[in-house]
Amino acid sequence: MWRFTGRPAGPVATTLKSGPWVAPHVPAENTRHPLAAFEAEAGSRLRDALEAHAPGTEPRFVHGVPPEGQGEFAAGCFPLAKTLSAKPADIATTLAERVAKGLEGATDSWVAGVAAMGPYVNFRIDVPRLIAATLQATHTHGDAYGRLPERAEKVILEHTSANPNGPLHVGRARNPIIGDTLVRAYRMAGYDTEAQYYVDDMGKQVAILAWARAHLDEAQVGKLIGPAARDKVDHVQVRYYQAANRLMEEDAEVGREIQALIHATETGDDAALERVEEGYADVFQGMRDSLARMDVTFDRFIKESTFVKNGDTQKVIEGLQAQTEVPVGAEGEALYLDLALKGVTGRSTRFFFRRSDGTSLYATRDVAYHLWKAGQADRLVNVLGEDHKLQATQVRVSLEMLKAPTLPQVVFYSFVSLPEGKMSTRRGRVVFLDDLLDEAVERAYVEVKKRRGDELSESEMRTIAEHVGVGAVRFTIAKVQAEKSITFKWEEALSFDGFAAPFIQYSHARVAGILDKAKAHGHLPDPDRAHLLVHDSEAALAKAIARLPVVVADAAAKHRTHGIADYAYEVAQAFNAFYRDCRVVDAETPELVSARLALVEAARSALAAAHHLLGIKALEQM
RNA sequence: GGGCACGUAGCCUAGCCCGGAUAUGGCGUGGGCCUCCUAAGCCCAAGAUCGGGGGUUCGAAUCCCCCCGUGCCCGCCA
Repeated sequence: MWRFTGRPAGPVATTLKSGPWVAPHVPAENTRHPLAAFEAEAGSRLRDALEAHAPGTEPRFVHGVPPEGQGEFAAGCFPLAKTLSAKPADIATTLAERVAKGLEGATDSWVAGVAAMGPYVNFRIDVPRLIAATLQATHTHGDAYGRLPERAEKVILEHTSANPNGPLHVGRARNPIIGDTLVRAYRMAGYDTEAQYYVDDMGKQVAILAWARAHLDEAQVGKLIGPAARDKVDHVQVRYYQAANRLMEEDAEVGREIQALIHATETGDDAALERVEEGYADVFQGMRDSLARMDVTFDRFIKESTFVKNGDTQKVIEGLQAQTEVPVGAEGEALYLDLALKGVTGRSTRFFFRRSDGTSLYATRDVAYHLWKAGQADRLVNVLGEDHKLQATQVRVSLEMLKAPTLPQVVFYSFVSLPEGKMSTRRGRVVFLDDLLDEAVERAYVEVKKRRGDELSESEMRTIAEHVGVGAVRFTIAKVQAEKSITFKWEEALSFDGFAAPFIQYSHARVAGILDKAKAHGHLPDPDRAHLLVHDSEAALAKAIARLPVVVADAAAKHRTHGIADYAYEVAQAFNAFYRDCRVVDAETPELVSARLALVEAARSALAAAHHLLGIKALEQM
């Protein structure tokens, strides 16, 4: 099934990604961030040089990372060419000379060297100092390495919020994975973060399920729908929902009963809501079990009905009716906002927020939910499918009109489709998340058995396979930008090679293997011997480790998960190069052993943090 | 019809916000590496009109305009 030979070349012991290293909120003075300190100093020295050369000139440079071997921070002088009427290359030469002069005799500098290369001024970091600082930071903070200083800012991150009427399918699986990864990023970035799941306990979907569970038995459902695909409660009970959908079409009385239940829930009728909850509770538990298997959990489940029962929804209706920014239209007793003035276009620009029977609509209640959230958090983040874009606009505009103190920032993800087209439960064209996880775990089991079958026990292999399989699924989603549409293909989703979770986990297992062996030999890590680490692969690994805080800050600030996946790969790759080049436990001297052990320990910290951010299990062996 | 998003080697993908040094990785393909801390690894090679066309600029994958393709949306559904 898989082949593990003939792989293409990887890059040489890479060091740093292109682009600016330092996100604005990583405090440079924080000793946990040597790269930030270095960049800040380089920038400051460059500005001083410019000021000395041409006083009053606005210091505008293009920042980046130089090619391999030419330093760690680059400043392109193009933007200065016009104002100084000089060639960028000449400016670079002049500035580099001045910076070099300023560095003479400087103590306590992060900058080890500066050189002009064409139109660029390239700065080299003091590598021994970087390594030393990194080993100190990781040795001191251990598993907390990468955690940014706490900030007094509360974040509510809402994600998944799938209707509790059937098993999760992979079309929506991006939501919990992206959402949970962002929750982890926010927490590590120092925010007080609450993960919320908004439970749609009103309306058609859950009413149908509840009616079915109350009126149908297994025999009837089995006859109409057939046997369940698997013995898991959400898969078993979704058939009731499917059966009721069919019955509704044939039997008008069934439709009327369900309609009555829907109406009752939407008026906030307690008895009806209770019946509905009894109907979906088991299915919902099944869905949460699937999420928990991927290590996705929530701090709070907020029921949609809350905001009908407490009157908030009615207040929203009244508030929208009273606002004067856009025209309020009526069709009978039903009310809508014409959002043409707010940039909404298309066949209809109308946003209905009240039905003719006086009840609310989903979006209206969502406005109430968001007002409530805005009252208790400084920042709101939602992860939504791209099909919710219009609704999100309606909610945002409404919140603005109602003077909400905080507006949600929305991360939209595109759909996962199948090669044969859009996923459709109705047409039986779906891949369930449970099936994907099972298949991934099964394939992982085959692999681990093939490699370690005669060394590990059955239960050890099962455990490893579970973590490798589930991790692979999470990683596959997390590594791609949310906006990209995905066509689901089994071969790709289950690829364990290259830029994939097992590569990361394997590196961690190697690290663990070395630490185990060192322990057995009685070696201890010593970060104070950092000066003994002079190999390029050691420096490259330390640089990768040092970048973690930047990655954490960036992921939270930009709401992007793929940067974390890239980073995990980068550290794993750097570690593999180090592993290739440098022996640890049997290094030449005991001092070098302890120095390298400190580096391995540092790598473990960075890899463990990356695993944690991605929600994948850091394995001791595989 | 209108809006939003996406389009980078056979396939997947980074870079796009904030224009600059030979466009990032992976899969697959062709070679090579296990007396040595796990070869789920490492090394080398081939592979790119950055969807197309205009424009701005000293310089465009990146900014602007037009077009093409794909997805999503335009319900008193959620």
